Amino acid sequence: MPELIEVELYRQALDAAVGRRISAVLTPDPTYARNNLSGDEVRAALVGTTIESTTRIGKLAVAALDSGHQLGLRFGMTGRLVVDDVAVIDELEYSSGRDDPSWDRFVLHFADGGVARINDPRRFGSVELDPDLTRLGPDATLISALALTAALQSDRSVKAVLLDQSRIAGLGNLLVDESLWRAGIDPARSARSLDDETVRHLRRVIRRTLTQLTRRGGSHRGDLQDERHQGGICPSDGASLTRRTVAGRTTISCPAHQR
DNA sequence: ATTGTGGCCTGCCCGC
DNA sequence: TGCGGGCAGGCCACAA
Repeated sequence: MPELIEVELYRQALDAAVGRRISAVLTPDPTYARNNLSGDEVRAALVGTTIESTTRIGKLAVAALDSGHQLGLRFGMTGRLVVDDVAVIDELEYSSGRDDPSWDRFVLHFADGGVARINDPRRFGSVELDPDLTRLGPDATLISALALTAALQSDRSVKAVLLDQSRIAGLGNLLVDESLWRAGIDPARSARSLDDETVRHLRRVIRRTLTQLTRRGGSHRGDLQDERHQGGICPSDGASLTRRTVAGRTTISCPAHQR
């Protein structure tokens, strides 16, 4: 997916749908709705309602409907949101730049003739009615030092904790690797072992990284990105980067300056 | 309870 | 040029 940065762009795109009435819902992929909701049930809940506002928590985009219900949108690893045929993001890393209609998994038609759709080749995204927001930790853009310290009280690796959406919402594999690389922290290090000063530093780095990569245009625009391959070199000190699996994910880090 | 692992899906890229 | 293997920005169910 899209990580927090891309989902925020999707949310902004969805803002174009605010005030517009949903006239039809297409669910070409019957498994795309969570909780075993059928296409008929999704349609019944959405058709005739109007989107009143949008929010985002972590990687979840939420549309509030005038019915009082909420529609949650998740984009998995390859999902894109296209509103009125405007794709805010043309290409996702590790996904195709194509916009094949057969990859449309969920389509909202508006009474004014516009369309909002999720195009997702790999089908890891989903839509959900009234998602349980309490299962998400604080959004990474807003997290306080206190909350980050609390989140890191774990014997797991710092990377596993940062990826855990119930502790901190919004960071994915690329953003976590980039942030830990910038902060000089070994991803495999125990989360609990970070002292207060390191946690404060990490928080600043995460927020700065999010701001900066947003300006650059996406989670894949990190300084580490071009070296995420076999034989990659640390852009900071020239050391050979380490490639391994941490927290079940491919992890790139610098053995020289990440401790 | 907490934590790690496998699996879900499909497209793309690299090397033979 | 064609083909197969490996890989992928996420998240859930499941087992220990």
